[in-house]
Amino acid sequence: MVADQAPGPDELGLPAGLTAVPWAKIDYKRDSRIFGEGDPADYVYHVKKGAGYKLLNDGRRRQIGAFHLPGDIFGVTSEDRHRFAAEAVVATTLAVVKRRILAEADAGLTQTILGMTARTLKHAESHLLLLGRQSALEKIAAFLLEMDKRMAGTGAMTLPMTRRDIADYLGLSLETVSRALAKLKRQRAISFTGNQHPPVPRGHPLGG
Amino acid sequence: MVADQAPGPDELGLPAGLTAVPWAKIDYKRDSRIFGEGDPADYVYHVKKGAGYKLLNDGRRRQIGAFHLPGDIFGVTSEDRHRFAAEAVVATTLAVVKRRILAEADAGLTQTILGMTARTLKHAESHLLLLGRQSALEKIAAFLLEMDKRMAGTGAMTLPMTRRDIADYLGLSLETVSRALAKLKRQRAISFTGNQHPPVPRGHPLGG
DNA sequence: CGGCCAATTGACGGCTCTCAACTCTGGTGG
DNA sequence: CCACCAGAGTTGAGAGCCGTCAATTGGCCG
Repeated sequence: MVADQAPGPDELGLPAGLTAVPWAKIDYKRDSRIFGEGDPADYVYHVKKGAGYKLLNDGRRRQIGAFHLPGDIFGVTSEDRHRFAAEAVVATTLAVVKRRILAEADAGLTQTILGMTARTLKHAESHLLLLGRQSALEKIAAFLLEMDKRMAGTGAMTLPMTRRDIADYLGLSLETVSRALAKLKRQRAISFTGNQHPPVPRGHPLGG
Repeated sequence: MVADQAPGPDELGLPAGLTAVPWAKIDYKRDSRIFGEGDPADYVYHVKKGAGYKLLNDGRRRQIGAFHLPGDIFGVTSEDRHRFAAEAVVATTLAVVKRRILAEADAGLTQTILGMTARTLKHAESHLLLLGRQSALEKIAAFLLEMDKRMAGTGAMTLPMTRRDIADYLGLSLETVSRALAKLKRQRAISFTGNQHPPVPRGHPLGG
């Protein structure tokens, strides 16, 4: 990984108190580990480019808890070690800062952490609903809508993650993900463009 | 519901700062609502007897996010309204206090709220893993172990909730819950006693 | 070109849901 | 007191969704 001093992230709505500190830019290759389960939670991360995911691990099966997209902050916790691992979905650039530095710069850090934890909890709770009570097709549809909303909201987007990642996020097999996407495509709810490797869903997912 | 001044809950590990305030005891009948989705989050609740659950609702299907057992505190949020409803599983006694009173008594309230939110998040994340990647039998086994651990840890317990509640917590149908329990019983991993209405699993669930 | 990986697609089986019948307990009212 | 009903639970039959196994395609890279 390539470290590099930078003035700090500019745009992308950082909470107050997080903008006044010097962030370092770090590049991660696809599939590389950002931090592991049990690692000291000394840093806070801000996605500038690419995407990462949070891996809930029970040792046997992969379960992705969340995707981190450009603009997202992750790695924030009230404990001193990470409970879960984070990895880069694709080549990713993160802005990184020491948590201790933040603590010095942000008098209301506890408040800031609480806000982020609450937001994470909110996402986890809506994901519970998805995992527990939705069919494969509904999961895929909800996933596309979530990504569309978070990435641009324009109705066209490039999904950085593989089918396997999507499957592990939604609690499905990768084949089922593929079939569900094919079905939506047949129904003209979505369409793909491009001959790149990770196919690119485009058009308004589900017409809504 | 019957309200009644009380000196405040004693035992059951309340976080510091929550013990010095006057709690009111309130009784709830089975199936009654404690608070609804969107209600002002003016109170914090502490389970003294009985059990409640948190209902994640997408309008179509029931998904229970958590069970609140004696000793648990719930209703804590960093927002000003509840995102989800809470109901009484059985006849339940709660200790209740105004959040505003707490704020006056607990200088480090934000820290306290953060701790509880973090704990809730932890539970939600492990539940994600359960919902996404486990078979019906594994879900039931995990559920019994969780309840055993939280209720007494003695290997014998009385489950206050119905099969339907368990099903809605685990993302299963109530018939599947019933069948999975029957299977564990046949395998002598658990046994039932009692002729009460809600049958009572007893013995070490899954042998450990 | 050949190997590799992501993705797609088909075949098949099984787990779980749905529908349904039945039991048991408790409560209510004649 | 007992008949009746309602609700919780159990169990069976059948269907369907989804997971697993497998073969194939296509792009990328050494």
